Amino acid sequence: MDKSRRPRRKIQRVTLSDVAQMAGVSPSTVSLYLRQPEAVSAGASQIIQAAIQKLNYRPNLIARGLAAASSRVVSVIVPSVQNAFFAETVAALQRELGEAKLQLLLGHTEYNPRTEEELVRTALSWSPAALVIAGLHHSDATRKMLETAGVPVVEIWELGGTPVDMAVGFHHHQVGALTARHLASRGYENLVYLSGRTHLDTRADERARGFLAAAEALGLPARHLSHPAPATVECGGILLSQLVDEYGAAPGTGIGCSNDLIALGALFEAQRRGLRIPQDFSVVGFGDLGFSASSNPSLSTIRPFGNVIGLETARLIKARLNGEEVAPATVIDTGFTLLHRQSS
Amino acid sequence: MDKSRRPRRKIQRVTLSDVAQMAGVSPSTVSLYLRQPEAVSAGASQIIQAAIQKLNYRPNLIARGLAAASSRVVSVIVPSVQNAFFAETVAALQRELGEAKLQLLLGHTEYNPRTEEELVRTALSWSPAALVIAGLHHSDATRKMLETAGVPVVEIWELGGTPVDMAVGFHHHQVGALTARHLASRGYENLVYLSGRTHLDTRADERARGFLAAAEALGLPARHLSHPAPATVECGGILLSQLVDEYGAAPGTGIGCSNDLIALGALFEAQRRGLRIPQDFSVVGFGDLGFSASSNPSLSTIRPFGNVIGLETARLIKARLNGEEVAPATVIDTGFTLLHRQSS
DNA sequence: GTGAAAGCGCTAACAT
DNA sequence: ATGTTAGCGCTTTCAC
Repeated sequence: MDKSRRPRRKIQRVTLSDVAQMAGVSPSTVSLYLRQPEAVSAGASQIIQAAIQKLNYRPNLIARGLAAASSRVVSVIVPSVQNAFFAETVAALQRELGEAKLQLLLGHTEYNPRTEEELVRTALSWSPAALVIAGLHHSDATRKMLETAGVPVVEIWELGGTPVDMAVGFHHHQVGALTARHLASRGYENLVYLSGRTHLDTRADERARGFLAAAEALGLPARHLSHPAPATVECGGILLSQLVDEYGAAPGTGIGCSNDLIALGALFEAQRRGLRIPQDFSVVGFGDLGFSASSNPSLSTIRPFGNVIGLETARLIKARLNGEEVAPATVIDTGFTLLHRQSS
Repeated sequence: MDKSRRPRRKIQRVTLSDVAQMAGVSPSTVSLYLRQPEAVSAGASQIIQAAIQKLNYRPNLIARGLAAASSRVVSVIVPSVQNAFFAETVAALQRELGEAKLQLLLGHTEYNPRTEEELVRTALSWSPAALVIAGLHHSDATRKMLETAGVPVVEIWELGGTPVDMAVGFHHHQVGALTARHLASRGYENLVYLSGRTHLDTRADERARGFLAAAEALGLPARHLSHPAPATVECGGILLSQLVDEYGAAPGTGIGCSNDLIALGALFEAQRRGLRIPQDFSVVGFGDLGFSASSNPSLSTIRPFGNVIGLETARLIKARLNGEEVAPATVIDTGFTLLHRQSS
C-alpha cells in the first residue's frame, strides 16, 4: 500500500514549475523568460507572463543563488551605521546597487577585529556577489579570507595601504595635514588636535598623525588630546574643557578636530565659557555633517565625499559583475575639500 | 575521445561532502554535527572538527537556506539609515540578531511607497526568517504581501493602527501632545510646531497633529509651520526665520520641533538674531540626538528609545523562531520620556 | 526557440 | 549515533 509521502515541511507555494505547467511550457523556458525575456518567442512570453500574474509567482532567490552559484547580495561591513559617515555611504550603495537588483547584507564590526573576522566569515558563506568593507586594516585571518574570497572586494573609506582587491576612499593623513596648514595659514601658531578613541579608529588616528606631522613640518608646536570614548559632541566639550583647564591653552590656539561632532562640542563649550570663536580660538572639523554649515559660528571643516565613495564602489562592483575588466589593485581617490567658514 | 565534462562554472571549493569523505563519515553526520554537535559521538565530533579545520570548510548558507526552506536572514526595511532614529534601531537589531547568527538584509524606502513595495517583494523572495519594517502605513499591495508572507513581521517606530502581525514602537500623537503640554506648563501661551516634510513622514505628521490637538484642548492658539525639505538643521533655521519674519512671532512663543535637528537649527538661528532662549522663545525637540544634552542652551527634548525598539523587536523575532508562542497582534509600547533642559 | 536532464550544497525523514 | 535517500527550486548545458 502506498503511504503517499506528505511534504516534510512548509514548502514554497508557487514555484517555477507551477508556472511552466500552467503555461504549457517547460521549466527551463520559464527560467529563460525570467532572465532573458527577449530570448523567448512572443507567444510564449505572453502565456508565461499571464501564468506568472495569475499564480502571483515570485522567484525564490535562494534557489536561484544556489543554482547559479552566486547570489544577488552584496555584503557590506562597516563599524556602524550609527556613524553618519558610513550611513551616508551605505545609503548611496543601497541606492546604486538596488537599481541593479542587488541587496545589501549589513554587518557592524563596532571597531572590533574579532567581530569583523566573524562577519567576513559568515558574509562569504552567502556567496555574495561582492563584498564591501571599511578600511584597509584587518586581522591576518580576515585578510586571508578576503584574498581567497573569489568575489570582488572593495575596501572603502581609507587609502594608503595595499588593497586586497580594490579600494575607494581618500588619505586621512592628508586630511589632518590640510587641517594644520589651514590653521597655520589663518595665523594660528599653536596647534591642537582633539579626537575620540584613536586607539580603535585607525582612520581618526591617521588624521591626527597627519595633523602633527604637518605642524612639525611648519615648525609649529602641536599637541594631540584624545579621549577614550567615542567621538561625540559631549566628548568634544570635555576635550575643550581639558584643553583650557589642564593645559591652559592660550587664546590664539588653532584647534583641529577628528570630526564635526567633536568640533561642535568644542564650539558649545567655548560658548559656555565665554570664549569667542574664531577670535580666541579657531576650530576646524572633519565631515561636513548636516549641522556644520548652519551652526553659529558656522563650522570650517573638511568634507569627504561619503556618497561618492558609495557611488564609485557601486560602479566598480557593477562593472566587475558585468564582466568588464577592472584591474585588481584599482584604487579610486575620492578626495576631500576644505570648507572655510566662520569658525577659522 | 572523451571530452571529460569540466564543471560548468566556478564551484564551491570545499563542500560538506568533502568534509564527510575526509572524516570517513556520511554527509548527514557532518550536517548533524554542524547543527547539533552534542548529538554526535565524541569520537566522530573530533574527527569531523579536524577535517573542517584542515579543509578550511565553510558551510554554504544558500544551500542550507534552500534545503531548510528558511534562511537565517532578517529583512529590515526603513526609510533610510541616514536617519539617526533608524540607524539606532538598526544597530541594536544587528547587535541582538547577530548573536543569534541572523544577518540583516537592509532596504531603504526613502519614504517612497512604491520603493517600499518593491523592497518587500524582493525581501520575501529571500525567504527571510523574519521581516522588520518601519511604520504601520503601507500600500494595499504591500500590506497584503506582508499578511501572506508566512514569516514573522514586526512593524516598528509607530503605534496606533492595527499591525499586520506584531508592532514595537510608541504613539507619536502623544509625543506631540506632551510637547505642547510641557510648553504650556512652562508658561508659553502661544504655540508653534516646526517640521520638515510631513506629507512624506507620517510619523512626524502625527506628532504635529498631537501638538495641535493638545494646544486646542488647552485653549491655546497654535500653528504649524512645515517645510517641504527633509527635516535638517538647515531646515530648522529657515523655519525659525520664517516664523519670526513672516509671522512676526512674539517673544513668549513656545516652539515644538518635529525633531532635534530642526530644534538645533532654530537654536542657531535664534542666536544669530540675538534672540534669547529660553527667555524670548522656548524650544523643545524630539529625539535626544547626540548633541542635545551638550548644546548651548541644552535642548529640552522628548526621547524615544530607538535602541529598545531594536531590542524588543529582536526579542520577539527570536521568540517566534524558537517556537515560543507570541500572539499575533502583539504590540509593545516602548514609550518615550521628556527631558527638560535649558531650552524650555 | 524550446525541452530533457543533471546538478548546485545542503537538510531531514526514515531506517538501521 | 549514523547512514540512506530524496528532495529544496532553480539554472544551465546540450540536443533538437
